[in-house]
Amino acid sequence: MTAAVPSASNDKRAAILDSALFLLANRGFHGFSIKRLAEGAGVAVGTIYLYFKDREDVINQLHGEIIRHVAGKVFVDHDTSLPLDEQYRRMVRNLWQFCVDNPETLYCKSQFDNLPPHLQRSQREDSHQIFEPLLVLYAKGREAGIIRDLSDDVLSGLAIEPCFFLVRQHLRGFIDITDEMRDTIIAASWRAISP
Amino acid sequence: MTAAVPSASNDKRAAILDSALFLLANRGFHGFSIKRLAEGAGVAVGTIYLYFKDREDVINQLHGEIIRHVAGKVFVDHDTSLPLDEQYRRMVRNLWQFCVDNPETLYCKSQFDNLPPHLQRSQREDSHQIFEPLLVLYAKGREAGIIRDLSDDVLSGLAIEPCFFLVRQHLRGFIDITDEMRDTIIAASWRAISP
Amino acid sequence: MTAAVPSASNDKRAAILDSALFLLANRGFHGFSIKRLAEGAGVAVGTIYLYFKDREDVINQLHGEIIRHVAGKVFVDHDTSLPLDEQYRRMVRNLWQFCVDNPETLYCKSQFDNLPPHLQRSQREDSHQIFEPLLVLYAKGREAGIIRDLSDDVLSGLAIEPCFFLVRQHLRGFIDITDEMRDTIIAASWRAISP
Amino acid sequence: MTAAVPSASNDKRAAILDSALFLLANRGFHGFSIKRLAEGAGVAVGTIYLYFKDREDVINQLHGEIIRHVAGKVFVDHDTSLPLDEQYRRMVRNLWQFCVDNPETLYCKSQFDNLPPHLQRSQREDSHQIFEPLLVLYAKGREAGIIRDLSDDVLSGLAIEPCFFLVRQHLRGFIDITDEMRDTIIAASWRAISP
DNA sequence: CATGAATGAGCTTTCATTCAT
DNA sequence: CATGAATGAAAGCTCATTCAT
Repeated sequence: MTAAVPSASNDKRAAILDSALFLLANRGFHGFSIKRLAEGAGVAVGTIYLYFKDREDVINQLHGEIIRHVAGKVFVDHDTSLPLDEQYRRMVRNLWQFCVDNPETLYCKSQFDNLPPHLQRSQREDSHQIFEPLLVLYAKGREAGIIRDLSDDVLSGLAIEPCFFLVRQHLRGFIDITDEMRDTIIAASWRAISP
Repeated sequence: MTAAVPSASNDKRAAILDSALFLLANRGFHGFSIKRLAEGAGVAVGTIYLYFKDREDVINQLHGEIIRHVAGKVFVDHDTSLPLDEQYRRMVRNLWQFCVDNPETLYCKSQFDNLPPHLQRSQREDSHQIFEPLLVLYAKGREAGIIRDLSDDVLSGLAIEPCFFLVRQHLRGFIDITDEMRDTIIAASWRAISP
Repeated sequence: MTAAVPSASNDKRAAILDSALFLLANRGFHGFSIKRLAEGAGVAVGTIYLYFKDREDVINQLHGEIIRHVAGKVFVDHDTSLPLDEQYRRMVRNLWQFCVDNPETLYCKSQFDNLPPHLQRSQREDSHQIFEPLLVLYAKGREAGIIRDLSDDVLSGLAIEPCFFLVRQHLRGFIDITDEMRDTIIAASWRAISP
Repeated sequence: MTAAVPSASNDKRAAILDSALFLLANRGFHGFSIKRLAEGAGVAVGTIYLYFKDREDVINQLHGEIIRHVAGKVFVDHDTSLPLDEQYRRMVRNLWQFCVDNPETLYCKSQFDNLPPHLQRSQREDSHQIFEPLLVLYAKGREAGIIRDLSDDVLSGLAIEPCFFLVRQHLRGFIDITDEMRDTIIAASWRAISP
């Protein structure tokens, strides 16, 4: 996987972003302090500022990494020759698995998505580019009449968001979801956008 | 002391909670400072501590108020003699309308729901009690075979959460939802939990 | 002298400005830290920010106080009915005495006056207003032909600045100036601007 | 090691001192950071510490260079066979010209001269040695009765300092001084120390 | 010699909480 | 009950200095 040379530089930067992921997931924006960030990364406070402009920059770059990371996993076995519902099933199962494997990333994402309007980041464009295959799927589905004629955002709200929500509840231990239930849920989410 | 009359005391307490709602919705937990809270409520800083133990307590009590407020509106025209799908449609439309009428309450709720695990409040029990009519509906639906055999939480995740999510996106101006689309969405959310 | 009620508020503010004067005079801008400022004033760090917007504001207000303080002393026995050279002698002797009595104020002033161009404050206008009687004296002297026909600034540079410089050297212990020498110096400074 | 040849070593040292001059003149002690110093000199941060013990040492050595530089220019056409007032006129005109040609050096000097007592450098001895011809002139003048019987320091304070001050004001754009005015000012400064 | 990544003490500023009035 | 001046811990960030390369 990690093909590039893991230079010392990248090690520190990566350690800081790892620490940031952990911190944001577990303590939220409020608990995300530079001191804790440095401790978690095993570096001095000043070192943070060699790799990032300021606190804001750490958070922004973390957001970018998260988006790239998740997209890389979700479309790993994407195959446009399959039936649309099967494509959808694969994507969401990958997404689900990714969340289970990387709960901290999931928690971070929901922190970003629920920032108050004031602080909202310009994340939507990034997400759109990254999740393009899903948008293509929506378009084809609408054309073929097997997906309801609703906008991309509404479709995602009906289909993908419930999955995000339920994994989160699952990972938090609020509800228990077996593999079988997971498939039922994914099927249900597909049904929500079927005509 | 006197139970019935809304005393001056209660006025101050209510003013503080109102200010808290506004602040949390618009500035997030980060911008939620006692000084701003006092300013918004038109009281002195010290006064906050006469009605609440500390910052945390204000937030916790705000959460309770929100839950009670929303429940009061959602079940206002609840009628168990109607068909289940019609009962569901009424509830969700009320919920939708409530969110549109009280966007700040909605923003606050999503702030609470997405707190990192560390800070998570014991909100789930409250919610359960408050939304009891919805749970009853689920139970009847499962029994009658017109709602999938999934746990209450999963059903809510598939049906209610998408609605919350989409109103939020709508109110934030990310997507535009007409009244007609709203009904389509509510119908779709029902379909997601239909067998 | 101090007619106004010395309210508690003013006490703190005055204590902070006193501490600022001492600090700036003895440690310079570099040694002027908020922590030391608070220590010197006998207040907590946060208290500074109740009376001043920020570090910059403390320094600006200190500058204003200094200007007002010195002007108040220099023209205390100003009498336009006296001959110009006697008026001049009085002013400069008062100025000299003021510097001897308030060495820290003098040190501060020279810190302000020698800031690098980048940070220069808009102090010249203030000074002009405050030292108006001196400017009037210059004007009359030029008209009467007993002061050289040079601009106000040049006259001050030739006459007043040497006095400032020499008191400073004196107070620093670099040179020793007796009262008699002082009068000789003042006379010499008048001669520098005589035709 | 090798004394005569201006080795590469000396180049670096000179570059650092040049950068220091620029920095101190334009940003003051506050803006004088090692990082900026290195950038300006085109060397790495660590290199500074090969040529200087620490920040303080750079500043001290800069001070020495400045004194030497100015002295070298002031006495370039010094001629003890000329009348004393002509000797004086030459020196001060050279000094004036030097300041006009090297405003940054002038700004630096005034920074040094107005340091708070705490940080004062042992500069006075240096100055004395360097400006020896001026001191000789004072001595001869006092003996001949054409310069007032005041100490060297006082004479400099009355005669030289006003010139420094006025060039500084001129270079800062606060006042405009023509060549003719300059000569008038120099004449006035001589008159201040004439009996 | 020369580098610049790494350090951590120290800076300015904010803010939850207290308490004398 | 109500106030708001006062506090000091903790935040984000800078920078002189060191040292492995």
